[in-house]
Amino acid sequence: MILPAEFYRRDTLRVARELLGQRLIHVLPDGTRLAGRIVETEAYLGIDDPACHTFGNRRTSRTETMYASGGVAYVYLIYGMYWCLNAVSQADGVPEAVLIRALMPEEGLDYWAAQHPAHRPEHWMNGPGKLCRAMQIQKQHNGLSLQSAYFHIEAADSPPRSRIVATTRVGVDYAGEAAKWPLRFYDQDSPAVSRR
DNA sequence: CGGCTGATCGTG
DNA sequence: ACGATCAGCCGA
Repeated sequence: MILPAEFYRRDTLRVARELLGQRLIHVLPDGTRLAGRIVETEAYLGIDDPACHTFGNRRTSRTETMYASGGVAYVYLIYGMYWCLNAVSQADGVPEAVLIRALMPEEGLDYWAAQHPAHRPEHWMNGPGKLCRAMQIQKQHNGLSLQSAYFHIEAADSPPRSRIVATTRVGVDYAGEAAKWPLRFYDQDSPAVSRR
C-alpha cells in the first residue's frame, strides 16, 4: 500500500520516526525497479528551526516546494554535486520536511552491483547524496507526489521503538542550539545507517 | 552583478 | 583533513 497523503500531513517528528522501515520505490523509464528500506531520517522544523532552509519564513524558488501540503518530494542540490531527498510534511503553508538519509537496498541489486562492484550493498545508499545517486533521484523529482505510480513510498514493517535511536542531526553545526536538538532517527540494528 | 556557501562524499 | 563543484542566496 502506498502511504496516503494524510500520513505526511501531521507532526513532522512523527513522520520522521514512522518513515523508518517504509520502502521507497522508483521505477526507471526503462522499467527497472529500484527499492530500498528507509533506515535513517532527519526532521527539519520550518520557520523556527535555524538548520532548516525555511528558517525565518524564507520563501524562495528553492524552498517553495516545502510550503506545499505534505506528501510531495523536496529535492535540492547540495555542494554543487549531490541531490538530497526530503518528504514534505505538515499542512499547506507549513514548510517542514523529513530528510531521507539512508536506505537498505531491496530491489535492483543487479543494477547497483554493476556500478559498485567493489562495495557491499549496505554501503550503496548509506547517506543522503549516495541514495539519490543510486536511486536516480534528481531535480525533476522536486515537487513530485510521493504517491506517483513510478515514484512513491509504500507501507512496510516499522522497526520496534526499542531499536529507534534519536540523536543530533548531521552537518548542521552552524545552527547554534538547534544543532543539539535530537531530530535524527535511525534503526540501530541496520548496517546501512550513514557514518558519523 | 559578483562573491559566498552548503542538510555531502571520497580520498589521503 | 581537504577539495570537488555549482545553484541559489544575499548584499550592493
